[in-house]
Amino acid sequence: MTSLIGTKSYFCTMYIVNLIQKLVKESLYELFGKEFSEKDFQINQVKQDFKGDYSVVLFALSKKLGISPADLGDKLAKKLKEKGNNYFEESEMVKGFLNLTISDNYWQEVLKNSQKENFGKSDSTGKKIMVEYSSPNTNKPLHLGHLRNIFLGWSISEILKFAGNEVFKSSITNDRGIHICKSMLAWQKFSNGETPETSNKKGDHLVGEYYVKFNDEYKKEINELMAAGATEQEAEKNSALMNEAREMLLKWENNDEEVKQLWQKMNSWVYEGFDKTYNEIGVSFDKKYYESNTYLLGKEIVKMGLEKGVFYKKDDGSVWIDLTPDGLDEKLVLRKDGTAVYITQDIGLALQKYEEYKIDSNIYVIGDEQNYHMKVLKLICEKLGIPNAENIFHLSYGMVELPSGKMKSREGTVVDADDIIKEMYSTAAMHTEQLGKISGFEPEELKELYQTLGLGAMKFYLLRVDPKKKMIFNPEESVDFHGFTGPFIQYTYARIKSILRKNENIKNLNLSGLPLLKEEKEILVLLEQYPHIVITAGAELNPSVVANYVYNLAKSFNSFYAALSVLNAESEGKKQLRLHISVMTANVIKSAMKLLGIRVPERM
RNA sequence: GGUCCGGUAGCUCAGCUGGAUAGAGCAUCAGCCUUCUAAGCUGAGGGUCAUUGGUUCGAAUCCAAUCCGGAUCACCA
Repeated sequence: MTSLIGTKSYFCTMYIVNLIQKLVKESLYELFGKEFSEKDFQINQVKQDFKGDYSVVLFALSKKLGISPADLGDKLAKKLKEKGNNYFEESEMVKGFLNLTISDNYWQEVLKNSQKENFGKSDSTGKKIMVEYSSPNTNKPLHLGHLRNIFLGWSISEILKFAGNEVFKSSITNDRGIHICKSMLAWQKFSNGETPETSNKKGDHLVGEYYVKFNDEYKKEINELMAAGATEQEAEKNSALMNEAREMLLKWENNDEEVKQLWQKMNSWVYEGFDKTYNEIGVSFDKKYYESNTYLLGKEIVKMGLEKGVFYKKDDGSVWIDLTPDGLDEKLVLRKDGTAVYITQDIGLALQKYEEYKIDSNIYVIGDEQNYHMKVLKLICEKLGIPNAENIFHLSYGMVELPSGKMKSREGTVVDADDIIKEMYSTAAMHTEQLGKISGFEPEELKELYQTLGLGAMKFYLLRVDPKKKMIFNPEESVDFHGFTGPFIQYTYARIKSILRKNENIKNLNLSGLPLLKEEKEILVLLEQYPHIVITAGAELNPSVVANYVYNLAKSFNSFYAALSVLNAESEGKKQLRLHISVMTANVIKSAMKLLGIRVPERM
């Protein structure tokens, strides 16, 4: 598992599991005079149908101590009760499990202590972390795959912030290279000077069209050449179009004025388009890096690495690193003509990030097809002695596929980001209108609601799955607003707010001593886990931990809501208790959803 | 071929630092709106946790082998 600097400790104050661990260790020492660590025994949540909240699993301990589980459980239970500050109300041995019932008193204290703002936020770790995500090319618009990347990057940044770190969000834009020249060339040849203004098209889409156009024309030319008798290889080599693109790249590298101007113009269209999309989905960056600035970086470092003996030079002048002792291959870091390759600039940028921000940790949100590359990058940075290189982490995520298979631009099956966003909005509008809940909404409010719901549905859909797994994007399923979805959780929040609007005089909680009902306690148990959940999600670089958690919380609240009345509770004490549970649930839902980059509506 | 990742209900996914009877959602079926928003709740059916061995008091979880799917092993980025 990733152990991330600054979040390596799973210990939370006010977390009953930590408390149980501590008390069990102390008890064991007092009973048997032996030191144990929390790894020697497990604390589990008690399963449904059993009595109790958390259990101590005794098998391993009983073996080590040479005592029967029953005997051990008996002694431990007594000791825990004695030390437990009245937190342990009851305990029961079932097979090898010591099931502890935590007193209602504790759960009500949780409620009291968690009323403060920012419940779940960790104290500052003093660590600085950079998260790099969304690394688009400037030759086509963003698609569904980018969205998974962007949402993951945004969410993990927010999670790490909440876990007490200072976080810098960054992106690297691939704004140079042959693929960029392709769209430039096609525009030059076929556009008649079309611009986003004259065509009324979004800049990134316009440029993307010319990238496609290039490939179409290129294919046509290849086919013609082959029809005239050329082999495929010859055709590719002799393609006038491709040669022109290569020429353009050379001109670009030689700072040809005209090419640079065209490049700047078209890239600015693309950035305008990207910014619109970023803005729409509510993400931003603290720092944007551009490959046109970084692609020459790293050469100096290669020199240094040569002197240090980290790299070696082959006869032809190319520079390599031998990673076979680490189980990898030999890897080129500088071409024989002295130009940088992909990894050269990445090394350079890694150092630059450190120098600019003095980061303790450097996280890259990149698809899993680059697992090998990232492994190599980290190793090289470590060998070069770039500070904190051991804290380079790759948040690797699987590809987004469609039920019909992979998205292929050639077959036109790529799901465009802007399209899918729009579709989500109209789905949200459709559902809302069908349910007839729009009375009393101003048009502006409605628009905002549809955006909140549509984006909520999409973000949740993409974030609820473990990042490292590839995922299937099922268009039908993604517009479903029932069950394990963003809108389900948003709806739960809106329901709570509706109750709270009807009752604004919430009194200070009086620890009433009234016995907690099953539905009440279930929520409190979940709420108590929130700080720990955030830390776990951060340490594992996995926002789906938060998504699953907040879904379970919402589900529990809905059961509670159906079974018990808040405003017409059986007593004033119960009413106040439930109001407090409701407030806190709403707070945690809002907070957790924010960590996922999702807003919650007051009404829906 | 080497390395890495995945395979859990019809579908999409949790659970994987070993623990009790493997959980959700969707879909199917049966109930629940004169009481705080039914985008909700309650219940039913649905499983060879890819296969086979091993470790263990105990394996979906750890190990090994095999099968299936994917990624990667560029003087591309």
